[in-house]
Amino acid sequence: MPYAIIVLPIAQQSCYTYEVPVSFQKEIQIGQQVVVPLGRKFYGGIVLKLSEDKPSYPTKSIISIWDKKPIVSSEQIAFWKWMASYYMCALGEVMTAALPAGFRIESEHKVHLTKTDYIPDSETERLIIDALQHGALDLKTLDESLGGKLEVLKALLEKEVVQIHTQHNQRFKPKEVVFLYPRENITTEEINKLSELQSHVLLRLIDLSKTEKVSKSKFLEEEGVTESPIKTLIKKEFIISQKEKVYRHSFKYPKETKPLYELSEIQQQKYGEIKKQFETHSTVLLHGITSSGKTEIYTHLIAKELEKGRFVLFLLPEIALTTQLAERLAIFFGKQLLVYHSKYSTNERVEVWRKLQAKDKPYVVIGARSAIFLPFHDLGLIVVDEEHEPSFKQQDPAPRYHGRDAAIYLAYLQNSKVLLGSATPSLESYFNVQLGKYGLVELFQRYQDILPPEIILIDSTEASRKKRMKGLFTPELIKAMNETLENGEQVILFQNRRGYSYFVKCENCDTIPHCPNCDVSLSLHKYANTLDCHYCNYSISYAKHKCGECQGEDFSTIGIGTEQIEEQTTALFPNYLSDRIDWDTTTGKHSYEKILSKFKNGETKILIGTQMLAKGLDFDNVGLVAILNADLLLHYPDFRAYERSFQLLLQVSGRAGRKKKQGKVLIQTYKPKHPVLKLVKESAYTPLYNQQIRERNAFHYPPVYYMMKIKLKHKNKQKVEEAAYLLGEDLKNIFGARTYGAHTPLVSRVKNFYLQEIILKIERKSSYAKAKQLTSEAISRVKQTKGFSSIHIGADVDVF
DNA sequence: AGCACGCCGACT
DNA sequence: GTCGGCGTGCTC
Ligand SMILES: [Zn+2]
Ligand SMILES: [Zn+2]
Repeated sequence: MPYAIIVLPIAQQSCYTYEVPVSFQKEIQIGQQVVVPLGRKFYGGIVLKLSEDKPSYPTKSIISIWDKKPIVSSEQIAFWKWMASYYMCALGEVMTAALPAGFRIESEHKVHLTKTDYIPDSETERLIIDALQHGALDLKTLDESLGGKLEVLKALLEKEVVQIHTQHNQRFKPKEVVFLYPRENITTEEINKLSELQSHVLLRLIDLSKTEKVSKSKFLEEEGVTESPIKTLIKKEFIISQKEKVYRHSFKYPKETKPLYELSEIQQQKYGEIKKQFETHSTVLLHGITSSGKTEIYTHLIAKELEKGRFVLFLLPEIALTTQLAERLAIFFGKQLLVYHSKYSTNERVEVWRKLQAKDKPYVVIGARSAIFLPFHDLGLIVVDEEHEPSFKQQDPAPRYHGRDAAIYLAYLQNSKVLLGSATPSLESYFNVQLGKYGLVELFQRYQDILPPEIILIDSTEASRKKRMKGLFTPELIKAMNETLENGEQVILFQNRRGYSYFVKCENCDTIPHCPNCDVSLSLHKYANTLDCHYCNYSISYAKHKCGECQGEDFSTIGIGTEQIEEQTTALFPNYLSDRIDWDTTTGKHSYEKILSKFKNGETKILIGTQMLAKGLDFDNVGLVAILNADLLLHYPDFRAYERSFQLLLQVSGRAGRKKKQGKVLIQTYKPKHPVLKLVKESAYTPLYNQQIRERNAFHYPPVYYMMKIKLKHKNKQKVEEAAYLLGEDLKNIFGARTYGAHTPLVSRVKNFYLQEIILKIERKSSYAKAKQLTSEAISRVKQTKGFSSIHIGADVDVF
């Protein structure tokens, strides 16, 4: 076929058609990565379709086929297309999100000196030629050092004094390891003729080679020998040294695998129910309380699929959780288990991708949401654990997809089953159960006689009025903590706010320092002694800060974050070691694991943290979990605040479940009669669901209604407001009262961009796809309006 | 997304 | 008069 339609990794709605040179026509295939020119740049694009038809416009030619083997399958292309249309973004944006960065092709332009006898015309020419004497230079670097005087370079090009060579490179670099092999049929006589050291080294190598491939570097290190005897042995042809490409794996696999643990009677029964539900539903929700042993059930289901030769994908909401689970499952699945997420090195991600394409054996992949883009070809099961977690939804760069929902579509394409797991299901999933779309299996019995924690609500009002609070600690909490700690048990303190305080205030004039780039107050971080913006990376020294209004140097802190809780804890419990786990303490590569293992082995007695503590962590000596201020969650300005509070509080409480002894959960609040807190105390999911669904229905919120948000942003406040108004009116003409806004969001400016938003709430009985299409058309009308072309307009479908 | 082109204000 | 800002439009 002489023409190819190609998607490029750019945020552009349309794809491009290129001519396929005759020499490539035999080998070109859908899914291959090819190098193509666009404007004056080069990109690596994916072949979507081949065609006989000559387009009406002139075409450029494909420059090269990067890999003969396609890097994506036609099923993946179908998945990408669905995502672009469902989440209202460009196919190129999906491509960027889907492909590991290591596949990306980057072009560099090198300037070479071709004439050595040229006499420069000007000072600039002389400078360029001097610079090129020592070898070719990158065009960009040369351009930067010239300060935009490209004219001179162009003149030199025309005079053929210099030439530009364009080279395309891929970021992925295979890892190469030197392996040592003993030559075959070495006789004892030959060995006896060698020096003592050489014969020792050789015998050791022969021995080791019987069971494994021996890498040179590892051999040198483990045997404590130097290179010289090996060099001699290679020269004497006793050892063959060979460089080979290998897969990297930073994940430490266990030496041996074990058979699966047997399921308990109840687990066995639930396993059967899930299987049964799969006969009639492709998606099943497993509503199982904390410590009910959901993971064991997953493990058996995974093993079953692998036995059948089918692949399994296990999705988790947080990268930090993948390692924990992988360690647990690798005991059973060994090297059939792979880990994949965006914090993995680009090289390793490419290798996981290639391993799946090799199709040599079925794998179970544990990953965060980006793992849905892997080249699966025979997926049997997708497990989405902690399915209620909002972090499954991608936030900023498009595609703003929901990992769980995208996984369900992927399963549909692959003819696979999906198992959603949660102790506190999302209203979305439970709603789908009610509609009969998903199957439901309930597991309310605790595993191995673990007792459910006792949940106690504490009214902070009284202690506060009587001035008996010590910071955020009520006397009841302090008493309970003392008892627990004296018992040799551990304590978890939960406060969903990082930093030292919410903000600071000038003691003299009450002015609150704000971020110069965003419309938010700065948060105090006492440990780093800085005032930070949580929306951009603005950070200033707290010690040196003077009030912008009155130059005052003294500030008081307002609101209490995890850092201050840690300070108060140390003051109240000086004899017990405490630690903190939040966004600020987990930026390092293994910091998260380190903090957790210190707590697990009992080194730390008190662990303070944000919602990071809520997700799937198991501790066995936690006697007390305390939520310092539940009101902070309940008053969060979001329609999901009550649902989220319920989930978070129950998840955090779940950390207090232990064998034999009942754990305790204290919830401090100024509103002990709050209906949600009452339901948390009783762990009553269904009443919460019913009550919330009524509310969502009354106010036209998901899951009863579809909802999407159109976000507008621009550097100019007036401009973005005008555009948003125009779009709002346009949408009102189409959707009437289903349109809400345009309005200014709570945080009206981020990174110097002014923001506006419009919400659309659509009835489930109407076509969501049609609504999106009409919205897209309205957006393009606004973009075509004079003066508004530079306004960024993006859609967030199924907002979180 | 990048990149060039072109139109307007403000400085050597 | 030119430099550089940004708004606009185009890329197969
Ligand atoms: Zn002041
Ligand atoms: Zn900021």
